[in-house]
Amino acid sequence: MTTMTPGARRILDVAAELFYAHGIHAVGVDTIAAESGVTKRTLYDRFGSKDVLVATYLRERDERWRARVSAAVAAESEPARRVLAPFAVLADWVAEGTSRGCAFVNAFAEIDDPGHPAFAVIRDEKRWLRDLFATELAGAGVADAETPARQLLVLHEGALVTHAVAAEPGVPAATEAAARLLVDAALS
Amino acid sequence: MTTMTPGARRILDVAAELFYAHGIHAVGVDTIAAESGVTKRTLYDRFGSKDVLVATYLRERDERWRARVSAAVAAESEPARRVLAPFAVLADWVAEGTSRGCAFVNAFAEIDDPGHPAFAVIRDEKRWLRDLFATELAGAGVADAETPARQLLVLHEGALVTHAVAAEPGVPAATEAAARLLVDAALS
DNA sequence: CTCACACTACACAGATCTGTGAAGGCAGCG
DNA sequence: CGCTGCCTTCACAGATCTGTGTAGTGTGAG
Repeated sequence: MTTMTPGARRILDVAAELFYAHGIHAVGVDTIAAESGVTKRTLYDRFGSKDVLVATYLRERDERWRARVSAAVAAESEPARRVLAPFAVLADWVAEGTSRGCAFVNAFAEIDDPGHPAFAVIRDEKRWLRDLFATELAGAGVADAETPARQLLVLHEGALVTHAVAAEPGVPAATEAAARLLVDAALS
Repeated sequence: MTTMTPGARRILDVAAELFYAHGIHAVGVDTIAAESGVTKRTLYDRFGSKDVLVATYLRERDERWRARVSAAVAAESEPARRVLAPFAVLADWVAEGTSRGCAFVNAFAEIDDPGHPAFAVIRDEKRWLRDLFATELAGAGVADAETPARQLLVLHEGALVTHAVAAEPGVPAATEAAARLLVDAALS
């Protein structure tokens, strides 16, 4: 998947946009193919099935998100700021504009089969972030980082969902403040 | 909608279960009708369209949830415990078993049209909880309850999502602890 | 007895869904 | 030149989707 044919690249970009905007079941392969300027045959030659296309869409999104968060964490040196870096990324991201919530949560809502190729991708995305919180909390000197790491994950997921669903302004700011509070409490 | 024919009642019960378990788009009206022991004609005679059925499903779920939370709040007298009551309900609910996350968030993931009859139901469900937090915080003596109310809403939504998607144990407990912390901070 | 109502039976419309089969064009590369 | 890889065209299969039209059965209330 490192190299991708031009057609496959366009298909994946279009699929990513449509899946996120309208949901997975609501977008058919015919639409994706047409919008990509590609025949349906090409889509199936490249990806094999819609399920695989969905999984690939989520995997790529996951990779980009991890890269962005990792970079933000690495850019900070003070331990407490490193822990909170994902919340800064989140705030920047929702400020960029059209947020329809978390793509992984949304996909989870539409996938009931644990055997679906996207299922593990979704679960692992969350666990990665929880582990990142745990690592950074430990690095900041927190002895038992498990509970605070979970709390930060909960806060992070909640912020994305609430911002989108409740169309509530000020969620990112309130969330960052809450995260700071939880980190301070864990440090003392 | 207060009174409902026996057929309609069965249809709505079946639809609620299937929509929550498999997603809205994944469940067809034929399946719902068959599973309810009812013809498709009856379904359309009672509800008019699938969209209305979906909205009705969410509205009823909303009503039941509000009743349950309201009762839990009313059962507490100490202000701080009243604020935290929704988190106790949430913990009880996920302990009951099969949680596939928040039905409203899941529905939101599948509905892109703001004109959909279920759209307002979803948004209002979240705002109701935020307002409940704000009211109870004010009752506990918090001057500016807006930000802490948002924080508690974020925490609440995050707990539901994280428990289901990350299949993370201990989320309800960690969330309750976090909520207590945020309330204490708001009170001081 | 009559009328409204809940519901059944069943066919059908028209669209859309995922996925496949067969044949061929075209470019780059050995 | 011949091969491989990317892609097109087009037809088609078979299922499933939401929604409707028509006709008729059974029941309880006035």
